[in-house]
Amino acid sequence: MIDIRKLRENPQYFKTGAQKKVFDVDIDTVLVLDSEKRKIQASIDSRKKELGNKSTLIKKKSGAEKEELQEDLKSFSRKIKKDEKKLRQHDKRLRELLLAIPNPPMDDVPVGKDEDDNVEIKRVNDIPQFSFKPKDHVELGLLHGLFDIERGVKAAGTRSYYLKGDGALLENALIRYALDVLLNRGFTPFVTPIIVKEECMVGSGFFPPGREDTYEIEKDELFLIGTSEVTLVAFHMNEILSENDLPLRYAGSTTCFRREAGSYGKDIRGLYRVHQFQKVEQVVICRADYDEMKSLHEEILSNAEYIVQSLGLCYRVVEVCTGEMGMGQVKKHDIECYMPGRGGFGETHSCSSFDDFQARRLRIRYKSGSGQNLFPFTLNNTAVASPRLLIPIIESFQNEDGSITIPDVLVPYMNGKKKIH
RNA sequence: GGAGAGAUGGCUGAGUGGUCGAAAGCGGCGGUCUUGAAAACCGUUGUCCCUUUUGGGGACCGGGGGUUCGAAUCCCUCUCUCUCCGCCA
Repeated sequence: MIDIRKLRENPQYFKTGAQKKVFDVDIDTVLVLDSEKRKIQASIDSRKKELGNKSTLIKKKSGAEKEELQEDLKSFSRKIKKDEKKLRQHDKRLRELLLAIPNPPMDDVPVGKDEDDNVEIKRVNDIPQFSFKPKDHVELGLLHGLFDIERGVKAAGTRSYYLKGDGALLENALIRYALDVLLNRGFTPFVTPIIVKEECMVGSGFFPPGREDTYEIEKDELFLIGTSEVTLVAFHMNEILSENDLPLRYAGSTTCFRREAGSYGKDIRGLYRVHQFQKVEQVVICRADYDEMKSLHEEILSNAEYIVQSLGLCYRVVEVCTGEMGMGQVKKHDIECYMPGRGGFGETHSCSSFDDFQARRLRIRYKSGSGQNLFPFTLNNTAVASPRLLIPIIESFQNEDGSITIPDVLVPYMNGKKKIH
């Protein structure tokens, strides 16, 4: 949620921000509703004071005088009640509109409309070269029985799969490895709910725009999370934290669900785009300070880079342009790993800063040194997402005989196994 | 799924129509004492909104609706939590 006071002061800033992010919102209507609301509020406030004062007088009066006053106050009170109802409706509508206004991106974010406008800022390790014709992960998976897509589709429909054998082990190895890396870097590990109330989805900024891409359990009015970012941020919903506890570094390990509603026919081959996957996510809650946010953004980005680098993968970091950012993000970098089967880079990690957008929606605050309650800033980044990260690993480390070399850092998590034959 | 109890400030918990934004205790913060700390004692301590801001006003006792001049307190309704029973990894 954006700060309505900032919107009043500088509506143009928010209009430009929405344009840059390619969001269609009616900010002028919000401004009109807001000023009307304050007018109604002021009028109610002063009348309530009057009503309160006169009401206490009644006790002291008696007889005809008392009855007359009561009669007067009756209609006076009715009118206030009526206006209060009006105010509530007004407020509800204002809030709905406000929830749909995107957080303007930071000034230095490249302006663009789609991923072609993202800016590559870094490339690490060479693109793997093969002296033979490399297979893609689907062929390799079939060869070694790492997963079964056909039967996944039989059981659960399109974009579904089973991992099995070394494939299932490899996913677990990756998860455990990522968790250990984050543990060493001061993160608290979490396994969170994956079924949540609407509040959490709205609060973390996925709703309203992401409704279509979310599985809903209609009977219970609950939703399946697409990332543990939702539950880790909502962990402190409606709380007032202590400044001394910040920054909070959380690592969530959960299954994630995405309907992929807007991507029919896109990335249909293999395990790149699936409805259900396993992810270790980093979430940070820090003081309301842009310098601190910036350095933590770099920190969680470098945590993810460390993981892909230590796996020996070729990757690049791109700065995501305004048109590709979500509603709440002010800054975003993606890590894309090279996937030989696609002959190109594919997104495996997404690192975002929100300033106070999520905290406002979730009413998370912290008591600052000066005794003021402030909205903290939030950030998040992937640590590993499987099976997507399995793709570059399987494809990059294949050998001519079809075997797959397991990255050194994962060997201990594979019970010492070094190669998949 | 069946039966019952409850929802009050950071926490525990009192409060059944006006003097209640709300007792008390705990916790937090400040101070006295101490080499330091603890204990003890003293003081202080909710959130949010509006505003012509050294100030003024209003809202909030789970949500919504109602009764009343006046509601934390009475009525209706919804949600949630707890206890017991049933089912169950």
